[in-house]
Amino acid sequence: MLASAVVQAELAASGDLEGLSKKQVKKLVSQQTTERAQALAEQIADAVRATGRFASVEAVNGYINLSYDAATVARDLLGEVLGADERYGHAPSGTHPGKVMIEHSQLNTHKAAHVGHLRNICLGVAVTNISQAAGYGTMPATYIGDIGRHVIQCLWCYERFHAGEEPASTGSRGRWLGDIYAESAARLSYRKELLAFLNRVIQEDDAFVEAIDRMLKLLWQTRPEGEDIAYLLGCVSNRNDIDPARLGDAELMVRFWPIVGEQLLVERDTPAPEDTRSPQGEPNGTGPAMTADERVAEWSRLNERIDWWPHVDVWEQEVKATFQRWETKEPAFVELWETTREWSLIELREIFDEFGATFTEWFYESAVEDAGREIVKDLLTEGIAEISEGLPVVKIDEKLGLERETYHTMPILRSDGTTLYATKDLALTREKFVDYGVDTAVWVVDVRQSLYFDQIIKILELSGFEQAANAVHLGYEFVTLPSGAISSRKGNAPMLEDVRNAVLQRASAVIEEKNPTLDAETRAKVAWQVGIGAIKYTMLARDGNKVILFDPEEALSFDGHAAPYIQYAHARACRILEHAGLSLDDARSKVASIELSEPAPEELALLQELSELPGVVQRAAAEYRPLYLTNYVYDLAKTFNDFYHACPVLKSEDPVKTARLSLVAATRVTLRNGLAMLGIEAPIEM
RNA sequence: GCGCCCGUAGCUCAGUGGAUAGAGCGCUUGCCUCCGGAGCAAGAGGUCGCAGGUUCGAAUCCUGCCGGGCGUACCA
Repeated sequence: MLASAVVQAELAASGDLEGLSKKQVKKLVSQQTTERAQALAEQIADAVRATGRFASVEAVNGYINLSYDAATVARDLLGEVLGADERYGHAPSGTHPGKVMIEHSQLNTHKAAHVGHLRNICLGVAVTNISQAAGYGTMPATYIGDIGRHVIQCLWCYERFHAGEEPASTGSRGRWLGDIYAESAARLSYRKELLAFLNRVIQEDDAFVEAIDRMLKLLWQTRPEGEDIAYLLGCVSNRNDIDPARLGDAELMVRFWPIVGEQLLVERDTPAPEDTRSPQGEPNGTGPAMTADERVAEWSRLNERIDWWPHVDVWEQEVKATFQRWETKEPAFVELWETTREWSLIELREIFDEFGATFTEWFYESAVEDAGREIVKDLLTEGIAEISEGLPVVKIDEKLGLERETYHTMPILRSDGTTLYATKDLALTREKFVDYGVDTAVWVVDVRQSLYFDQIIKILELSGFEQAANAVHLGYEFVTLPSGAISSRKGNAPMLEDVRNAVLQRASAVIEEKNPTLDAETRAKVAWQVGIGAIKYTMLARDGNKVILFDPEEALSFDGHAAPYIQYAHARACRILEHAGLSLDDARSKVASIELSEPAPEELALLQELSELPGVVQRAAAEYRPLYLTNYVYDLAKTFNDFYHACPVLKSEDPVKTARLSLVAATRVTLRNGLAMLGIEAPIEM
C-alpha cells in the first residue's frame, strides 16, 4: 500500500502520468510497485536494524521480517506459561463486561438422542468453556423438551401397547422409552410411508402401471363394490398421488397389498426383454429409480405391518385425545408423565456428565407453557398478533411494513389451544433477559431453525422488547451419513449411545495393541479419554456452516488430524519430563536462566506457537468458533513433534537441555489447557 | 418464487485482503542398537465452480450466472 502510493507520487512528480487514462496509470503503478516495495523495505529494515532492538531484520519480497532475541522471548514467554499453569490462555474473569447465557443441549425426554445431538453438545460445551476462558461472564443453560407432541405420542404408545412391560432396571428405562417413541412414530406414519412407496412405484415403474388394470380386477373379484377400486385405478393410470381419506374402506389396502407384492415379484423374476427406457430414473425422481430387488424388499418390509393400515386414523384420534388429557391436567396422566420423564432424565444427566456439560440453569418446556400463553394473549390484545383461519399468528412482514417476504408469518399457538415451540420460546427468551439479567442470549441450535429464531426476535421486538436484538442464534449444519441424510423417519440415525460404545470399544482395542503394558484400570480410563476426545474433536474441527459427514469408519480412526494425535504429543511431553525428573516448580525456577545462543528453527517455531494461545482464545470466543482452537492445538502438537524429532532433549547438554526442557514443560501446559477448553482430556500416558 | 448456507488436491477439510494456497486420509518411497513409530522426512496430486468488478494486491470483499443443501403458517 505504502509502495504503490510512493510510486504513484513519484511518477506524478516526474510528469510521467500526464495524458494517461486511469487504467493506464494503474497498470504503470502496479508494474513498478513490487520492485519499489522491496527497495523501501530494505531502507526501512536498515533503519530498524540500527535500533538494535531486534536480533535480526530482513527485507524479503517487500516485506520486513523481524526476529527477536530468542533467549529474552523464551524467558518471558515460558515464565508466563509455567507461572500461570492452568490459567495460561485464560483472560482474567471480567475482561469482557456483561453476562452471556449459552443455551445448548436441548435434549428430549421420551426420545433417544442421535449423532446430530452430539454436535450440539460438543459445540455447546466448547463455546461455553472458551467464553469463560476469554473472560466473559458465562451462564450455560439447557432447555429440556419434556413435553410436546413426541412425549404425548410416546405415552399414548406406552399405554396402548406396552403398559406394564417396563424393564426392571431404572437405568435402562430411558432407552426403552425412546424405543417406544420410535415405534409410535412408525405406527403413526405408516400410511404416509406406504403411500410414498406406492406413489414412487407408480412414477417409476411402467410395467406396474400397465398391470394395474389386471390387479384391480383381481381385487374386484374379492370385493364387488368398486368405488374405491375405481379411485385407485384413476390415481395410478393418471399417475396421481393417492389420498387415503378418499378410500372409504380401510380394509381395501390390506387386500390390495398382497396383489401388489405378487406383481413386483413377477417383475423381478421376469426382466423386461427390451428395456428401451433410461435406467437413470424419472426426471422428478428422488435419486435413481429403485431396482426390482429394492422394490420387493421395501414391499416386504411394509408388508410385515400391513395390519397397521386400517388403524392409523383411529390412532391419530387417540393421540389427540391424549393431548387433551395433558391440557386438562388429568391427575393420573400427569403422574404417568412425571414418572416416565424422570426415567429419561436419569439418562440425560449421564450423557451430560460424560460429555462435560454442566449448566447453571435448567429450563423445561413444561414449565414455560403458561407464561407462553400469557404472551400470546398480550400479543393478541396489543394487535400484534391476530387470528387467521382460526390460528393465532403474527404477520411479521406486514407489521414491519416490509414489501418483500422476509420473516413470513408465524403461528404462535395451535388452533386447539395447545402450545407450540414458538409459544414457549417467546416466554423463555424474555425470561432470560428480565429474570436472569443477561446481556446476550445465545441459542446453540441446528441452522435449519434460523428463520424460526429470526421470527422470535422480531416478534419480541414488535412487542416493544428491544433487548431481543441481543439474542443470537449460533446455528450449525446437521450431521449426515455416507448413506445420506439422517432421518428419524427412516430410522437410519446412529444413536448417540451406540456411537459412544463403538468408539470406546475401538479405543480400548487400539490401546491394547499400542501399549500392552498398561494395566486394565488405566487402559479403561485412557480409552474413555481418547474415545470421547476423538468424538468431540471431529465434531468441533469443522466450521459450523459445513455439513459434517459422519463416517463411522473415519470416526473410529485415530490417525492423523484427530484428537489422539494431540493427546499423544501431550503424553510424549509428559514422559520426557518424567524421565528428566522435572517438576513444574523445578521448571519455573529454571526459566530465568534460560540461554539460547544458537536456537534451532524448531525451537523458535515452538516458542512462536506457544505464544499464540491467548489470542486464539479471544478470537474463538468472540466469534463462537471452537474451530480456531481445534486448529491451534493441532498445529501446536505438530510443531512440537517437529521439535521432538529435530532436537534431542534428554541427551543434550546444558544450557541447551534446560531450555528444551522448559519448552517441553510449557508445551505440555499449553496443549492441556487448549484441549480442556474443547472439553477434551489430556492423558499423561496412552 | 423468495431467503440462508456451501462449492479449494481422488476423498474429508483448513486458510485473519498480503509472500511460492496448506493439512489429514488414500497412493509411492525412506526412517526404530537413538527421549514412546498413535510419530517423522520425501514424492505425486490444484484453471481455489464460472464470468465480471473493487484493490497496488482477491481463495478471501461486491455483482451476476452454474451446481448442491436447507428453510419458507398450526414439526421441533
